[in-house]
Amino acid sequence: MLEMPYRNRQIERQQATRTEILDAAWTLAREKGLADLTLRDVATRIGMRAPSLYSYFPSKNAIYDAMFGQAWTDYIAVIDLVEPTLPESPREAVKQIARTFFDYAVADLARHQLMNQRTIPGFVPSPEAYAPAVEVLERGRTHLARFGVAGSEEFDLFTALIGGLIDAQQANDPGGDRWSRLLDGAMDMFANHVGLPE
Amino acid sequence: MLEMPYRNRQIERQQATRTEILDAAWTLAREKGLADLTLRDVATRIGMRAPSLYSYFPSKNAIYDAMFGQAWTDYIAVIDLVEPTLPESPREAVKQIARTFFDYAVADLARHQLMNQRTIPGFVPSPEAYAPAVEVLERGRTHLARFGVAGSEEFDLFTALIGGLIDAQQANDPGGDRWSRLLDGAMDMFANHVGLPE
DNA sequence: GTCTATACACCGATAGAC
DNA sequence: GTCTATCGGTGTATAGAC
Repeated sequence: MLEMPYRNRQIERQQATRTEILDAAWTLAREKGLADLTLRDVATRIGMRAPSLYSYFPSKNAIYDAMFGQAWTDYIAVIDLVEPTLPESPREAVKQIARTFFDYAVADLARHQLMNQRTIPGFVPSPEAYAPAVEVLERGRTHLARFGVAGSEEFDLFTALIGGLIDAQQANDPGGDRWSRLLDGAMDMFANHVGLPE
Repeated sequence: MLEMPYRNRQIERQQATRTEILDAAWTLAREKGLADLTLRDVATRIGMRAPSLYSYFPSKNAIYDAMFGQAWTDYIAVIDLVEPTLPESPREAVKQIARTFFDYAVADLARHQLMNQRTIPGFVPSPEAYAPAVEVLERGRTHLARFGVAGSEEFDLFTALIGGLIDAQQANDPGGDRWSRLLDGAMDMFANHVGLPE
């Protein structure tokens, strides 16, 4: 039986290049728009030709897929930071959960489009890339259940409400705060609706 | 001075062909997806070659633009039908306004993407095509003001709430009713929030 | 194993003949 | 007004150089 080396430099190198590709893709997506990303641009930025990318990703959509997973995984890291600081008041905690997600979405248009919209024709996230998104949802659902918001319908309304405010903000007042200012009031409305204490 | 003819058969023919092109575009958009529309397909469907379309529309986005205007103009016709039947109760009227828009959006995915989402990279509706969309908004704003919901913030929340439910329905349960079932309850929540009578 | 050159099929758009 | 031909662009497949 072959002895396994403690490190596999081959795989490490491969992973490093994958990361380099994704970093270049994020930069270009923010510069020129998510949909205007081209493999030739990504490759040129890291000193390669377009076909070389196929040694690291099987398709352009696979790059989008990895970026999708990255974005949601990064958000889990944000949650991990925020969760210990959640207020004890259910109502205030709900506001902070909503605010955290809202701000993360609004802070990066390209990332928001990839995470929450279907702006790339034909792109459908793979189950693996979607897993962290599911975890985010589940953790939100658990928090609300802890506050007594146990119904799945209430949680569906919660997500739709936040998503609607985010989309309106990004579409109609990008960079502004016309809908951002409404978030806390909307959460109070929701809290009253589901009977959270004042 | 030249005498104007009562009819201009040239322009009438041109208009008829434009309509033919748009009809073919709608059919193909519903069949193969809005973003997967190609000029070659549209042209073939009406017995033309792709470059001939440029005699009627200056670009592919101009076709999307005309479709955008059509969709919103058609919705105005829907409003005109519904408005005389609005309940006297403000709360019930708000529900019906929301339900009408929700159902119109959910009934046709391609149309909804064009009207309410930015799913076509680089497409921005022209002011002329956007005009009927503005009229729809203004008429909604007028209705709500008539019910005592005069604040622009309240109306912004109203639109974001409906839009959020529509997007959630289309994205996560297309063809189903998981979020559609929540619409009336959401409107009661909103009505309580803005103080509409029971 | 990595990367490249080449090529293919398709796209929106343009030029010019008829 | 409609065509053919073509341009520059895209994502992607493949063969082969190193």
